[in-house]
Amino acid sequence: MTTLTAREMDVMAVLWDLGSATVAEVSARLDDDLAYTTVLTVLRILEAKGLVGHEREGRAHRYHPLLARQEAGRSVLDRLREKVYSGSTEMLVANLVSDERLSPRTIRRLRKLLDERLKEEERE
Amino acid sequence: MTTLTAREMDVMAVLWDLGSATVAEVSARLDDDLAYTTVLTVLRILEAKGLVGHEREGRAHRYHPLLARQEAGRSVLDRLREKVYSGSTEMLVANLVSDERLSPRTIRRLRKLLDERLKEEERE
DNA sequence: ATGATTCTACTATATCGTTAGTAGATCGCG
DNA sequence: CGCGATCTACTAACGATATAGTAGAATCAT
Repeated sequence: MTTLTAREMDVMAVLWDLGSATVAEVSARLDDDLAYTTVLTVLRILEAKGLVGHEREGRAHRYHPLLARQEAGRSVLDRLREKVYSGSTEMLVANLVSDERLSPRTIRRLRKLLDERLKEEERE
Repeated sequence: MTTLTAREMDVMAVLWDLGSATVAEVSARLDDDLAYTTVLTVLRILEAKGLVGHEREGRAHRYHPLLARQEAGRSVLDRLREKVYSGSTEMLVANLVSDERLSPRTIRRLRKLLDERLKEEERE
């Protein structure tokens, strides 16, 4: 299982957004102001877990994600559905869309997403 | 913030499903076979965090959730959207419905959910 | 070339999470 | 009543997480 800790997820988020990044770049993007070496340590832990890789870039290392957003998200969603929503995707989505901040436009787009998924289903 | 650890979530899941439970009842429902005292400890930690309460029931304590499913779920979803899906609800839902296991029936129900949400929106 | 800077590697440490044992209270039953 | 079972309270301890310091290599700038 791929379980990211809070801080690991912060760091992965930067790598996902940038595609790849050096320690300094990750550091600059993080909300919290951590010591340079702290960020480095987190990256090395992620590497030990096989979730990021790196290649040399001049004096520094450039890290890149080996774990995709989708995989990480899926594992959190699976667990969330199972434990928090008793296995019900509907309950999960209901909770998600009950968010007042969702604009009608977003809701319409989500609906379209489902429509497309249904069409795919029929085609098979 | 309400961040549940993995084990805390397991225990909360039981309380949410049963409404309330004693240590023995939680213990019996957990997937892993933990020592009685281990379960008790987790419940006491949850209580210290204000996430469960308890009342005396004979010799034992009956625990009940003070944190609702929805709140717990929301905080995980918020973080997930933010960190893993760059703030995009659409990307999150797309990933969720790309799950092959979703039946057309479920997808239709999800769509209905969104429709209802849209109607509500218009009524205001 | 040499001093300042930047970077990795290694080490350190406090706190948290996870698991469980022991002591002692309480209760039910014969 | 007294024994065994059950339960809570307290304590323990290990591993993981989170944070960061120090040493030393590499590099840049003058």
